Amino acid sequence: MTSDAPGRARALAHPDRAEIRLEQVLHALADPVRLSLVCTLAEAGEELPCSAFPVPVTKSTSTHHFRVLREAGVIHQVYRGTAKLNALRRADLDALFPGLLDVVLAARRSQELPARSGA
Amino acid sequence: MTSDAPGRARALAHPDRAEIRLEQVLHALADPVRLSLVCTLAEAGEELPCSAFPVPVTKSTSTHHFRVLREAGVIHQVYRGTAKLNALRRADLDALFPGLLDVVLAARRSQELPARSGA
DNA sequence: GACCTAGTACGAAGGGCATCGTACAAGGGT
DNA sequence: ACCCTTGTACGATGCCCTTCGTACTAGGTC
Repeated sequence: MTSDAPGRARALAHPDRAEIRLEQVLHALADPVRLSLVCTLAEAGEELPCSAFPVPVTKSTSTHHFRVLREAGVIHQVYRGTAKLNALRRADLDALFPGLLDVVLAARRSQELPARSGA
Repeated sequence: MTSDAPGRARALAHPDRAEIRLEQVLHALADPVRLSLVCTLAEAGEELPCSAFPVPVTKSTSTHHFRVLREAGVIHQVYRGTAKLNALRRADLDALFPGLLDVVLAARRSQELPARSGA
């Protein structure tokens, strides 16, 4: 075994709530691929493995985007067997930036569908 | 005279409300300098010339940031004599992404001041 | 043990972005 | 007319970021 903590899965570094920076979060959400990941995660309402996300990029690029989201404090990742489960850090984000996540998700949804009202 | 529209000030290109893209707005707000500009503008509550903003960069860099904000649809700029007046596009942003601006401004204000509650 | 699935690490390529300095344009004041 | 203030344009520089391919690790299944 290579780990020094037997019985425990490999650990991943996450920023503490107090370390989450607004600009980093905005930057994380400003990329179309990452915004899509966050949106999928929010709609699922539960933890999802990386393989469950429909992304238009390769696996290594996907890994990169997940790491950006994690290091910005947007998502929480934990190993579970061969998979890695991803969860939104809703409690932390809502505590730090009340309404931000909901507003961004709603805004994105309204832009996804053209839905012009003047038919 | 070099302009073909005598009596009118030089015109600046602004995106129409329908052309404003969420990701572009998020990207515009994700830069510390630009976020500071938007914050100053929001707190002033009125149009401000570029020279009224306390920025830690040179004039040319400042011009660049104002342009990014304008092209993203975050601010409106108009020439007024030798100055250029900047205004937040509140109505457009609130219509497209309700709450986004307020949430971001509030979030930034809460991070500016450490203001830990456990004094 | 052999194999498969899920994800990582690393390096490279390509593009974009923030920043600066300098030279310039536009408008107003004296 | 002259100059000052305000902002622009352009080129250069250096960094960061997205993307990929390939080789690899970790954990589970047969």
